[in-house]
Amino acid sequence: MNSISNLVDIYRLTNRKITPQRLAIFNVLDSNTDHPTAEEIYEQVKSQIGNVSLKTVYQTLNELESLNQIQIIDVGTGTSRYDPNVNQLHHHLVCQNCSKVKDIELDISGEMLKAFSQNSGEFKIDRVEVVIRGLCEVCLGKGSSKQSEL
Amino acid sequence: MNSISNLVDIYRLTNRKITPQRLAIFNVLDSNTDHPTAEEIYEQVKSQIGNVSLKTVYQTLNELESLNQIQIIDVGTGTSRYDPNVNQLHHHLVCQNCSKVKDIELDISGEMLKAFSQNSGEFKIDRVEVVIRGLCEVCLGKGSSKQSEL
DNA sequence: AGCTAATTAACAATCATTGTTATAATATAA
DNA sequence: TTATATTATAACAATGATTGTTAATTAGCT
Repeated sequence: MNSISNLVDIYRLTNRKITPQRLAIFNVLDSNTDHPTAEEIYEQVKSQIGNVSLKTVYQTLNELESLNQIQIIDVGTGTSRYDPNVNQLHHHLVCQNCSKVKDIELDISGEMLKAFSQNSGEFKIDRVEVVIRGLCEVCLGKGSSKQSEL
Repeated sequence: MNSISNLVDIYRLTNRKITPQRLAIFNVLDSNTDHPTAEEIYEQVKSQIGNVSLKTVYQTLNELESLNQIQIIDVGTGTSRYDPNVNQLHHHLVCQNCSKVKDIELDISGEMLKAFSQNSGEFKIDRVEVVIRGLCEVCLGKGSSKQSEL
């Protein structure tokens, strides 16, 4: 995602208005590595500016995605997560216990893409996404009991 | 997934009853490589035995998953898909145009898992899932216009 | 300051999936 | 082969995430 002031420029240039809601959402996403859900972003925005509607959050997030400023990721936890890291190619580690998502940089070109194209038949590859499931550091330390705090 | 007669045995052994609905669902899944949705399975079962409820289909599919007979996959198309291929390690090709899913066998042990564990920090890896997005053979032939027939 | 288009909030609506419960059907034993 | 216990089914309603609708508000320009 671009810097907030760049986002403001982009919004102005595309005839969009800079509202307190949008600024607060930009702020929550800025340098965020937590892969928050819309609900989580909503809560943080609310604590910043008092009132927003969840609809506005969804709208702005979809907007940011279509402007290629964030990535909407669905790792099968039932809720979309929003990732401002779009400049750097990366993949995701998903904790099977707490559902937290972390970025992981993997070079999947060379060797691996060769293997892919050998087996992909007539399929034209656009993008390769790797999801690694397991237990994160925190949950490893705590045994295997269900817990879900951030 | 085991053969239908094996499934029947497993069901009997676990105090489950063999109903026409369940048999029809087994039948639809048997050797199925289409990664159908619950809705699609429901339609096929209905054409076989006349009446089922969608709830029954979901129930049986969840049951089959907990018996390790099928795999529930979520490739971010908004709906779960059901894959009877569980014996053979594989990954998925997802068409960005028609959402069809195909299996692809990839050996991601050796080289690749080494790279993974180098970068995964304290994360304990359980499973690696690769989703390859792009255009399938059919959609490649038809240009890029939206279409969704099977 | 005033105008206009864009934005927001407060709903209702949707889609996939699961919960509830009364009825029906299977398996088993007499 | 029929009675009985138990499981399964169907027909709902309910849920959770996300999107549609619309009237009221606000940002940005003049």
